[in-house]
Amino acid sequence: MGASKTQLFDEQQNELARVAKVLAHPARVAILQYISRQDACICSDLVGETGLAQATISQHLAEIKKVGLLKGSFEGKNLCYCIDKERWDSLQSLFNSFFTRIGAQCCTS
Amino acid sequence: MGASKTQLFDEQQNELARVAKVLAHPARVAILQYISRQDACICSDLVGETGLAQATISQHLAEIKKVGLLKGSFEGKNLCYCIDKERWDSLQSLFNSFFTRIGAQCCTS
DNA sequence: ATTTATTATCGTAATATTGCGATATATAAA
DNA sequence: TTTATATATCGCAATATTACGATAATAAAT
Repeated sequence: MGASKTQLFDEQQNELARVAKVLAHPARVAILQYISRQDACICSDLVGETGLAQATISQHLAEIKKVGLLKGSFEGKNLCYCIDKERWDSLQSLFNSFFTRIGAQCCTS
Repeated sequence: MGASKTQLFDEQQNELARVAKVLAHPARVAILQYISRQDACICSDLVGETGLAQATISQHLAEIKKVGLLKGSFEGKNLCYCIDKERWDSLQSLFNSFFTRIGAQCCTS
């Protein structure tokens, strides 16, 4: 075995897990923070910023893109990414209501 | 290679990633939801609930425990877990301020 | 002490992730 | 069109995760 049995769980559970997975690597957390500070990003900046190789950064960016969190466009020679604010906000809600719902029910002792 | 280079990132980034990793599997999301509904849980219930083997459930519980989200105690024959509310709330804040901070800065276009 | 019921750990196979060098692709400038 | 620069993809090795059967450990009841 070794593959997650996603079919055992409902779509909400899988969606939350899918997004959490993107945040489950410190490089991706750092990348998102950096992009938000710059309101755009250049991959080569991230190489200097993080100390990871260019290929690695590119892969992490692809993971973030997969869940719809990035919008990108070329500006001159550079690819400028920015965070998709609508998607970001909707994921914040998703996490927040997950946390809130469980927090409200769980034992107080 | 293959090991995450956690030393390149700060403690906040690593902590967020560590917690996100726990939420990054639908089984663990489902387990947390179930425990909160029951205000306690029995491992064998989770086997029926999820369709995963007992050993697998036990491993997932261990992952959740590792980040301090579970308090457990024996009640009669059964191990009753419940969610550590203090820890839960602090993680909710962690995620919420992460989302909020980035959301506030990121491009509005 | 033995039995019964429940959870934890061990060992292992399958799969996924991580990281990087090499290379391909794409854009702008010369 | 060639060159320079930036990003994406490929291929591979190392490591981590996932899942489960088998077995050990734990606790209550007999």
